[in-house]
Amino acid sequence: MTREAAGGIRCGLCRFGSEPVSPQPPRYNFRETEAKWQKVWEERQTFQAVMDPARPKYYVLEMFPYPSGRIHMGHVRNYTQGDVIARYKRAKGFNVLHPMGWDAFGLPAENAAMEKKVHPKKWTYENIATMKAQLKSMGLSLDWSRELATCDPTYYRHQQKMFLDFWKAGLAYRKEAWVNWDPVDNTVLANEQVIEGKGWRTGALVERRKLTQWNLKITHFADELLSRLDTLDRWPEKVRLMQANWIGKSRGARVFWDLTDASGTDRGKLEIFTTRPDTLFGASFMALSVDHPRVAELAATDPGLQHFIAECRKTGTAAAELETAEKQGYKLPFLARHPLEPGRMVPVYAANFVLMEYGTGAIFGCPGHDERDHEFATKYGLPILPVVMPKDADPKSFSVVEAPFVEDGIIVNSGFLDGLDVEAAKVKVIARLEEMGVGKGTIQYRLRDWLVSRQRYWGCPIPAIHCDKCGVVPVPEKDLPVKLPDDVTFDRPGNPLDRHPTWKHVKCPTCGGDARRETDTFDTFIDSSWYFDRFTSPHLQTAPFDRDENHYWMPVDQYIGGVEHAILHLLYSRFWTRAMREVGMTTRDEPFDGLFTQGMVCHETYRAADGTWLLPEEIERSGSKVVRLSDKSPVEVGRSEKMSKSKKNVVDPDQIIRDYGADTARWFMLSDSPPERDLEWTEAGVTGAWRFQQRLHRVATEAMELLPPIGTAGPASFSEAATELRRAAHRTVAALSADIEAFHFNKAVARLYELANTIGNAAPKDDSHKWALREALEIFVRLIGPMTPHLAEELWQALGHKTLLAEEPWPAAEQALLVDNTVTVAVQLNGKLRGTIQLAKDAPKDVAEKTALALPEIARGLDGKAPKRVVVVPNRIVNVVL
RNA sequence: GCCCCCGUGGCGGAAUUGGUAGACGCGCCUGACUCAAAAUCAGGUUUCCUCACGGAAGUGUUGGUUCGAGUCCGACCGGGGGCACCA
Repeated sequence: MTREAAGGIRCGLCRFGSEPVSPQPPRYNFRETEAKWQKVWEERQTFQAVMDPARPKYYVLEMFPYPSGRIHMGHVRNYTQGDVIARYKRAKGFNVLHPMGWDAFGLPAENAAMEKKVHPKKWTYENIATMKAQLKSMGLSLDWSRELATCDPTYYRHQQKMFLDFWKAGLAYRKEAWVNWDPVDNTVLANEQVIEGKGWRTGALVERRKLTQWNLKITHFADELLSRLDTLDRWPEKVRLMQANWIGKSRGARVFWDLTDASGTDRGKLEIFTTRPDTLFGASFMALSVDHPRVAELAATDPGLQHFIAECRKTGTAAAELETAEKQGYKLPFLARHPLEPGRMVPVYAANFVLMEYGTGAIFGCPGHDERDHEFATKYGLPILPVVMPKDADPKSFSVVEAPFVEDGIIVNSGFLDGLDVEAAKVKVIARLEEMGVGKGTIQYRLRDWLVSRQRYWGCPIPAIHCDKCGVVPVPEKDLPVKLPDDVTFDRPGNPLDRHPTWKHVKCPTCGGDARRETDTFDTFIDSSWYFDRFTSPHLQTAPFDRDENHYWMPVDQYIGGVEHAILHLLYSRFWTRAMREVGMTTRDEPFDGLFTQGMVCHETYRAADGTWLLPEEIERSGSKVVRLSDKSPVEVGRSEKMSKSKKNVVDPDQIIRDYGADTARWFMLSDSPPERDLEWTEAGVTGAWRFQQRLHRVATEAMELLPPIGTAGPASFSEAATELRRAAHRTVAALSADIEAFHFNKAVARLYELANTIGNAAPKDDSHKWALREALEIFVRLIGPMTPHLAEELWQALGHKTLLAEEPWPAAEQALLVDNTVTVAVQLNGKLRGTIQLAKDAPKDVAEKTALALPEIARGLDGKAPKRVVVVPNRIVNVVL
C-alpha cells in the first residue's frame, strides 16, 4: 500500500517523496474516514437544533464570516474552538444551537465587480458556496438548516422594518454634520470606523465633509451601555475596558458666559462644558470650535476669520498624522464676562483644538491647570493664574510657569473655594452655579451617534423616500423589502444606485407626487447587529424572529471571535438589542452572555533577494538555511506576523485538510498556544499533530485486541495496576471538563497526551486490568470527541459501539478515583527543598512533622539541634526553619 | 502623553492562585529496527560544578513583605494592545 493510498502525507508539504514504503501497520485513512462520518452526521441531521423547553439550551456562536472567497486559518481556529464547546456542551446534555451564516454585504464585492466584471451578487454567492464546502470539510457540528446570508432580501426586509420602527421611536434621524469621508471607498464612515485618522478598511486618510446622513441614536443608551458592562462577567476584562473608554463618561458642568463686544453691548450667551469647574477662577480666555455656529456667524463678514477656518479645516484632515499640530487661535470681537466675578472680562478666540462634536464646542481656557490651555496661553501671551496648588506649597509664592499643575491639591485665589481640595471644590462650585442660574452639573459622553448611511450599492437599501413636498417619508411597510436592483454598472466610481436610470424614481407614499428613493445603503455593521437573533427563527417570513423561539435560545451563551471587534460590532449589537427592546420586540438587554476573543494565527514571513514576499510553500529548509524552492536562492526569514495575503505568509486550510485531515488541523489549532493568544503556525507543529493522530489510531487498534468484549461487567475487584489506570482516566475526565469550560484547550490537549501515553504504556496482565484498559480507552475516545470528532467516531465504532459518539453523553468521573490515599509532601529546610515524604492523605500535622524531621537530609541539617519552627501545610509541604 | 496587558529552558507553553518551577508538545542528542533513509519504538534534554552520588544557581532587572515568592508590593528595563487636542 502506498502512502498516498493510505491517505498519508503528500509530498507537497513533506519533502520526502512518495516512493512506496515497506510493509508496516496500516495507517489511519483520514480522508475516507472524515468523509464517511461527515456524511453520517449530515444524513442523520445530528446537529439540527430543535427548540425543547423541557431541556436546557446552549447557544454557541462564532462571529460569522464575510464571504471573501476562501476560508483562512483564522476561521479554522475560530470555528474549531466553537466546535469544541458545542460538541462538549451537547455531550453534557444541553440542547445546543450552533448555526452558521454569511455577513454577505460589503465593499469587496463591489471592488470585485469593478476589477473582474462580475456582479456582486454572483461573486458573493459563489464565494459562499466555496466557503461552505470548506467549512463542511472541517467536520463542524453546525446546524446548516439555519444558514442565512445578510444580502438575501428575506433577511434584510426585516432589517428595513426594524429601522422604520426605530425611526418612528426617535432612535433614527437625519442630521447634517461634518462626517468622515473615505476617499478610496467613496463613502462616509462612522466614528468607530476611523482608526488613527484612517479608514478601517482602506487605511486611507479620511477627509471631512459636511453631509446630511442617517444616524442611529446609540448615545440614548450611553449610560446603560456603560453601566451594564459591569454585569458582563463572562466577557474579557480587556473588551469591557475598551468599551468603557470608548463611551467615555465624564462628569462636569455646563457654564453660561455672557458675551459683549468691545463697546459693552450684549452679544448673547455662550455655553461651555468643563470637567474642571473648580478651576473657573483661573480662566483667562474662551475658545470656540471653528465649526461653532457663532464662529460661522462672524465669518460671514470677516474674511480673516474665513481664512483661519479654511486653514484649520485643511490641517484638520492632515492633523490626524501631525499629532503635535500647533495650537492656533483667531481673536473674536467678543469679551466674555466671568460668571462668578462679573467685573472680570476675558478674550474670546476661535481655536483649532476645540472639537465641535464634544460637549458644546466651546471651552473656557485655564492655562494653569490644563496642558492645551497652557500651550495656547503661552503662545498668545495670556495670563496664567494658578488656582490649585500642591498640598504643601506656599500660596504666596506658588506659580505656574513651565507646565500646568494638573494633580489634586488645594484651591487658592478662588474666593469661596479657597482651601478646598479639587473634588470638594467641584461640588461646591456646581452648587453655586446652579443657585445663580449660570450653570449646572452634567455628565458628558465621548460616544457619538452611529452614522449608518453609506454611498454604496452592495448593502441593504435604506427604506426612505425623499419628496419635495412632504420631506423624508418612510417606505410603507407593504412595499418592503426595498430590493436592490440587479441591473447596475460599475464602470464609473460613485454609487451605482444613484445613477440607475429608473430605480430611484418613485411616487411619494404620502402625496403621490414624484419623489426619489434614498440611494444610500446601510452600514454593513447593521447586518451583523442582529443576525444572532435571526438564527433563532431563520425562515420566519412575518417577523425577524419568533418570540418564543427567540426567548428560548437567546442570549448567545458563548460568542467567539476576534478582539478587533471589541468596539465596533460588539457595541453596535448591544445597541441594536436595546433598540429592539425600546420598540417592544424583546425584553432582553444584552445579546451575548459569554464572550471569548481568540488570538490571531501567525506565520513566519519569507522574502526573496529581490524583496518580493514568498509563500511558505515556495521555500525549503536545507540544514539551517532557507532557500527558494525554484532556484535554491537564499531567502530572508522575517518575524512571525498575522497571516495576510500582502505578506504571503499564508497557509491554505484546504491544502492542510487535504494533506493531513481536518482532525489534524483542529488538533494543532488547539495545542500549545492558549486560545486567546496568537498562534504560531509551523509545519513542524502540523506534522506533530498528524503523527499523534496516527499514533492514537495505532495505539487504540493494538490495545483493542486485548480488550474484553463490549458490555463486559466490571470485575469484583481491581488489581493495583488496574486501579492506577482507572485513576488516570477518571482524573483526566475531571480535569479536561474543567479545562474546556475555562477555554484552556492547550491544557486539555496536554492532558490527553498524558492519558494517551498512559494507555499506550499499559500492558494489561490480568482481567481487571484489561477491563480497566477498555474503560480508559472508551473514556479517552469520548474525551477527544469535541476536538478530533472523526477519529473519535471511528474509534468508537471500532470499540464495538453501534451508537454515534456525537450523540453520546460526556463520561462521568468517579469521585472515589479522584482522591489519592497517599500524598507526596515536599520537605524544605529554610525554604529550600531537601526531599519528599509519602504520607496518608490528611495525615495529622504532628505525624507530618515527625516524618519530615526523620528524613536523613533534614536530620543532617539539624545536626541534633531543635528546629526554631516547623511550618506544616497539610498535603502540601513541611518547612523546617532553623 | 494617558489607560490596560505581558516578560518562565533552544521554541510553544504548564505550575491546583503564596507551597516540589519547567507538566505536555516541538526541536535536539543517544540507542534499537534498517543495506540505508523515512516511519516507529526506548532513553535523555534549565544552567553550572562532579566519573558518579550529590550540590549550587535559576522565572526581565532590582529592592521589599513572608517560614516560603514565577505568583503579593515598590522602582526600573523591555515587548504588545487600546485611546489620543474628548476640555
